[in-house]
Amino acid sequence: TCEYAIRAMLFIAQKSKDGERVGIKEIAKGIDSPEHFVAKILQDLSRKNLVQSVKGPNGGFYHDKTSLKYSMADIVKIVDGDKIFEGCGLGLRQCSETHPCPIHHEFKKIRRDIKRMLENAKLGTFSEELEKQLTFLKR
Amino acid sequence: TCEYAIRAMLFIAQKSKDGERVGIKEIAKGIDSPEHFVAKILQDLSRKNLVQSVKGPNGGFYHDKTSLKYSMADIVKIVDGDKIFEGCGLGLRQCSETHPCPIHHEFKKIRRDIKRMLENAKLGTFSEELEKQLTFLKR
DNA sequence: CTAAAAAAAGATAAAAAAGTCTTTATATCT
DNA sequence: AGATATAAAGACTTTTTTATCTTTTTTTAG
Repeated sequence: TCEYAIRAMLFIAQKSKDGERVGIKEIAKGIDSPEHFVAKILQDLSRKNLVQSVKGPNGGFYHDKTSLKYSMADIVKIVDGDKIFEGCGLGLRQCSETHPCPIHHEFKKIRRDIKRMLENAKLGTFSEELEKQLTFLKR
Repeated sequence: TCEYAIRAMLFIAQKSKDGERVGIKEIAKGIDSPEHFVAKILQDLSRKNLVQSVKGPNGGFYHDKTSLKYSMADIVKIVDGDKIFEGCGLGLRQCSETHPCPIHHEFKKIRRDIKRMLENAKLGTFSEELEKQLTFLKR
């Protein structure tokens, strides 16, 4: 789900230069994923204002300048919550600094790196390489 | 599932010093997890020789010296396959060095770190701190 | 040799996640 | 104002994952 979310958002970011709107069908095709399912995910993100949407003819999804500054971390948080950023590597609820699981300290570093990576991955910065087909979004 | 697997294996490693056997009930209690479910996971690992088992009275699970050298990475591979070590960050099948997804290169580093971490986490090295209650396995 | 203890295996059930279909609300254009 | 295009919402279905229950097989102890 989260992967769909990120891919859809990147697709919108790329296609909705200068306020243009992208329909859900185009998005679904563009990232080769189930239309209604992706629609739901985007509705979620739209409620939380990570993406904008307009109904009716010529409607669709787009990013305003603010939402282009959102990162993959923001998307992940909304879709999956922050268990990835917070949770214990062995799934233990009581795991903490003072009451750690065996891999607590090692896992902490990895979580931190993942977090950093996703926080630095702003939506706005991927359009160019997608445009030039240096990267892609279809499965 | 994978978390149960690792926790069960750590528990066995700790309890089965000098060839002693640990029953599935004790394991399930020890890691506070569903007995039959954990049993199945261990049967899997047992078939692949990551843990030893003996049926009948006084039977149970234990680790021989070889299996204490296995790492969490080995467990993960058997339980979840190697998608974690190989898979694309956005779930794209066609993603590769030459045909990368937008986060391919960043994600590669993280995957490598996770792999290293899990490979270095040998089952045999956690017993002492568990014994001293410096770390724990219950949820 | 028998009884009991334990893992192994198989069948079933419950819960969660993923996906689809249908209807509704809203905006746009003529 | 009416028709149409589109996202939004809700109901439903399917698949996958997780968990439980039952039966079987193996081993040991007496």
